[in-house]
Amino acid sequence: MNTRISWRDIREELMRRIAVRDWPPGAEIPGEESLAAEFGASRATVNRAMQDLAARGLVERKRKAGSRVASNPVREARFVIPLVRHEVEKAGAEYGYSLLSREVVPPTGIVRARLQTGAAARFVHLRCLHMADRRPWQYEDRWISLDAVPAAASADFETVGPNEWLVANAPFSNAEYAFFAAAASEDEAAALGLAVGSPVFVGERLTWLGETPVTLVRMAHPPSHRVVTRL
Amino acid sequence: MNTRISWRDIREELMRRIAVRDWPPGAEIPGEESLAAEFGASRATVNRAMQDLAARGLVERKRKAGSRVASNPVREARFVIPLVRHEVEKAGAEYGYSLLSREVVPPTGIVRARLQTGAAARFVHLRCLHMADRRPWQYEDRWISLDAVPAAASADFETVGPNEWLVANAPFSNAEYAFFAAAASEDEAAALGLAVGSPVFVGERLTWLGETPVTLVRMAHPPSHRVVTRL
DNA sequence: GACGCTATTATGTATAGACATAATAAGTCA
DNA sequence: TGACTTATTATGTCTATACATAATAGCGTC
Repeated sequence: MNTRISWRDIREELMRRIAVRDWPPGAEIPGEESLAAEFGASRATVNRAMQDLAARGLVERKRKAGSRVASNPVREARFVIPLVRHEVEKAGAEYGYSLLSREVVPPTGIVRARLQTGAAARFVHLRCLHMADRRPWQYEDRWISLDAVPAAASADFETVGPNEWLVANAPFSNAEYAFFAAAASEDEAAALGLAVGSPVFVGERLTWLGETPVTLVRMAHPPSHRVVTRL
Repeated sequence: MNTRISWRDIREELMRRIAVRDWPPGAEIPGEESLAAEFGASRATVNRAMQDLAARGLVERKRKAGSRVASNPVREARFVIPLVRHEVEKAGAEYGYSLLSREVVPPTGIVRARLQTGAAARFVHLRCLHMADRRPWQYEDRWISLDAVPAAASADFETVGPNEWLVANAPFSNAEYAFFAAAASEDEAAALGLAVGSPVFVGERLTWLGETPVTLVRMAHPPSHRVVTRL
């Protein structure tokens, strides 16, 4: 009823002022106390809004010194990294999956280097193709450590992709994600129906459980693929 | 002194339990009240931690129903989008900048389509090269609307890149950022010292002030460029 | 059993008060 | 002057309380 002002409302208003340069980059922002008075809210509420802005990198806060608009505002973008299947379905297409190969082997030199592991480790190496409306969407080249995920030895990955299988079966504590452009390798080109050397968009993900490497995956998309976000 | 438990501590512990599958995907998480009792904190503190996890997409919360670990960890990654100059300097290289061309023209068809603007509008069209240790780092193709940013007509962009100039001079209210791979155009190939058609990593950014388009930029990097984040 | 109302419950959020902490300013002494 | 100490101040954070809201469960009626 007497709908009190929410910290989200305050955040929106503060963001607006920053966006339209009421408070230009580097400018000092009034203290929480005075903002609280202005908005008719408590300091805690203003604080919640300011913390959110700080987390987004829009403002910089220092005790005693006060808050100011980040000199280089919006330096953080957030991208969602969905499961391939969801991504395809969200695009309104029919999802298709097929396993191209599966073998248990020691890691190659590149894999050892990326995951900081020895040659003695054993990995499941998978090559898969994800499709949208029967057209190639993503070529997945994945390595799963049997030390970290013994159950992967008995999974066949014929119907469920390694991504989804791992989500449900393999814990991890930290991960690294990278995007880059590359020239399609022979495998990638063949799977995606492109010419060798043509541009592909690659997402590479590494995960660990503590110090133990869990999985390394290289996901190649045809160049039409875009990763988009709104700020 | 009597250092009380912080919501960040609680968040870390909850994240750990999720990561190691104490609470596997889809599992129900104890209510705030009981977590508060377990951690010896107030419900507000637990709530702050849970809200953070929800914002990260790690847990799903519903009133009455309670909280559960997200079944599809739609983990969102946060990437920093720094100024080119800072990016280069952070890589330990010497930053270099040069303006390749500058002209005031009506927008091309592609620009009009992307920015939803008419052919009558006037834009500053800039082509720039950013270098790291004298080697090409990024080729920037930028359009700035003179309707939104009249001051751009009198800026020469000879010494300061449009990116930095705009940050200090042009307000905007919303923006769209996209990453994708593309084949190098003739201009891009020439500027970056690559063969035409070789893969480039492209960042495209569009910004508006309200409904008014402000700027459109296409930033092409050589394929060695990686955008990395840790989750 | 189908429907609709009500009670219950977990989360969502605001508030006031308290104390902690970091950074700065002001003051003090050699 | 320079080094040290103290006061001040803005943010950081927790607590306890209150009420709002959404979703569910349970109940009663026909």
